[in-house]
Amino acid sequence: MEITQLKYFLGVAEELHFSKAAEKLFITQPALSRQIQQLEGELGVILFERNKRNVSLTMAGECLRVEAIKIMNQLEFVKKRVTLIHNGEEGELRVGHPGSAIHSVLPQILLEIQQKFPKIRTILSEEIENVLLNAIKDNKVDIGFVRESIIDAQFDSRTISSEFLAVVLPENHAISQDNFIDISQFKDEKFILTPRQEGSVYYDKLIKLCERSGFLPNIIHESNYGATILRLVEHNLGISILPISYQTSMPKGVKFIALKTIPETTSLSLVWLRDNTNPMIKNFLEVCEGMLV
Amino acid sequence: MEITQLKYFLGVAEELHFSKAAEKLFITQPALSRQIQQLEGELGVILFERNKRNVSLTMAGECLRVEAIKIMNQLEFVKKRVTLIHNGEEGELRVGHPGSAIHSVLPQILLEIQQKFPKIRTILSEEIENVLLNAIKDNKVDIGFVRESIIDAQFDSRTISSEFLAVVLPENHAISQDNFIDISQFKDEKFILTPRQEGSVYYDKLIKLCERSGFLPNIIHESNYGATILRLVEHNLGISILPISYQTSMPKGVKFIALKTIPETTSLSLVWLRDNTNPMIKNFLEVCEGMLV
DNA sequence: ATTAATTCATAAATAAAAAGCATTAATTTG
DNA sequence: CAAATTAATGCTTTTTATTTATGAATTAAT
Repeated sequence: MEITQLKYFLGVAEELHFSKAAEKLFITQPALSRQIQQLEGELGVILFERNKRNVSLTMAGECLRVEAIKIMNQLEFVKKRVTLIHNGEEGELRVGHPGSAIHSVLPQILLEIQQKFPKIRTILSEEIENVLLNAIKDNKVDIGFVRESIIDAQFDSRTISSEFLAVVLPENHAISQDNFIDISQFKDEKFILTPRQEGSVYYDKLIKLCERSGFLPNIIHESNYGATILRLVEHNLGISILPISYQTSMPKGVKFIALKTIPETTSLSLVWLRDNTNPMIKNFLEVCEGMLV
Repeated sequence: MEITQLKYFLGVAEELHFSKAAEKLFITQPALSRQIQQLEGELGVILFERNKRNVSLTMAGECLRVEAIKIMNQLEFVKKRVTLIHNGEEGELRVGHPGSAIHSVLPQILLEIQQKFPKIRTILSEEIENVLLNAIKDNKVDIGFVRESIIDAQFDSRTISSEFLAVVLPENHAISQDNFIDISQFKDEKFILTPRQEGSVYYDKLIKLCERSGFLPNIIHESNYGATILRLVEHNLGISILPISYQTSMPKGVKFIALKTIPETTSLSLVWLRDNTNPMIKNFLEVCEGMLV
C-alpha cells in the first residue's frame, strides 16, 4: 500500500467515477483503474462496487476512505511540523545561564523568542560557569550564557553584549562617585568576589584589573550569585566588583561606582557545542543579536 | 512521500546504520541511501546527521520517527479492519423483523451472532411485513425476517425454519386437544388475524386453510402483533391461528391446539436485496441456518 | 605512518513499476 | 438500433527503484 494509491483511492471515492477522478489526479483512467485494482488485490478486499455504469463504495471501502483521510491529514501535519523543527521554529531549547543573566538580558530575550517563535519552548537552567560548560559538552544544555568568551575548539561562541564593571559599596562608604579616582583607592578593602574557577576568564579579568592598579584584592568571601554578593555588601561584610547591569536589581543599602575605561568592561557571550545541530540555536542567536547590538 | 520510504526511514532510525538497516529491509545500502535522500529532499529537511562514522537522528528526524510509527500502526489497523469488514465480521447489520420473531428465533440468533462475530453490531427494527419489505428495497434495512417466502426478482430469500400453525383458544373453550378433529369445528367462531396486506402469502395461507375445511373465517379483529392477538383471545374476544412458536410466550388464559398436517405449516424466511453487498448478510445467513436446520 | 576495514555516497546498468495509448465489452440513451 | 459512456484489458513507453561496482572519508591496527 502506498500513499499515492491512497490518494488515488480517495480521488475515486470522492468522484465515484474513474474517468473524472483520473482527470483530477492528472493521470489516465486505465492507470487509475490499475492502481485501484492493485490496492484491492493487496488488501484482499473489494473497495468499489462497479457495475459498468455506477461506482459506489463498499462498506470496506467506506472504512478505508475515512481512515485514509485521517492518514493523509496526519501526513500533512507531520510535514509541516518537521519543517518547523528543521527551521528551528519549533522544539525545546535548553538554555543555561549564570544567575546574573536573569537580572539583566535574559527576560527580554525570552520574551522576544516567545513572540517571534511561539512554538519554541525554552528550558532554563541556572548554573555556575564551569558546570554550565560541562553541561553543554555533555549535551545536557544546548546553549549557555557566559561572561567573557571561551577559548575551546569544541565550542562555538558569539559575544552579544559588553558592559562596564562597577565597584559595589555599602551606601555609607566614604568613597562615592564624587571622590572616586581609581580602584587603587580600595586596595585595603575586603573583597567579595565570584570563586576562582578553572579557566574562568572573568575571574582573571577582575584580578588583573586590581593588579594594574597596584594591589592584590583581599578576598574574604566568595559567592557565585550576584544577588548574594549584593546582600553581603549591603551588610558591610566587604565590597565587590560586578557587571553594571546588576544596578537594576540593586538593594537600597548599596551604591555602584561605574568603571568606565576599556579594560573595565565585561562581555556576555553565548556558547554552544560546535557540532550541536539543534536548529533553534541559529534563531536564538539571531534574536539575541537583534536585541542587544 | 511514500509508505515504503517511511518504512525505510524507520529502518534506518532504528538501526542508525545504513548498511545494517538495508540488510534488514532486504535491499542494498545504496538503494536505501537514495530513498532517504529523496525523502529528505521532498521534505526539505535533514533527517539524519551522518558523519561517515555515526548516524543519528536530527530533531526533525526524531519527530518524523514518532509520527511515522503512528502512521504505520494506523495503516496496519486499517488493513485488519477493512479485511474484517470485507469478510462480514465487522460492521453494522440492520435487521428487520416482525414482532413475532422476537418471541421465537431472534433472541437465539442474536446470541449466536454475538458469539461468532463479536464485532458485528446488529440494529433491529420491528416492522410489519410490507413496511419491512419497503425498508429493504430502500436500503434502510439489510435483511429481514418474513413469514413465507417472497416472490420478487429484486429480493433474494432463504427459508430458515418451518413450523406448524396452531389454533389459539381461550382456556375455557369447549374444544381442546382431546376432542379436536378439524378446524371446521371453528367455522362459527369469531377470528382475530393479522391484517390482509398486499402480497402477503401468510395471510392468504390462513384463509386457504379455512376454505379447505369449508368455511370462510369471520374476522372481527386484526392486529399485526401476535402478543396483542394472544391478549385478545385471553379476554374471550375471539380465537386465532398463529405459528406454534408463540406457545413459548403464551399467557395463562389461552391454550394452543397444534395443526399437524403439511399444509398447516408456516415457514420463516430471511429476505434481502439481491444486490445488497453488505458482506455480513452471508455470515448472518450461515448462523441462522446452522442453528435452525 | 601505512594498511586494512568500515561505511556512506555516487555513477552507470538493469530491473521493476507506473503510466500512456489503443481497444474492448458492457451498458445506457436517444 | 446506433451513439455515447465508462471501466477494463493488452501492449508499449516512460519513469522510478534497485543493484552492482566504485569512491571517499574515517577509524583502527600493525
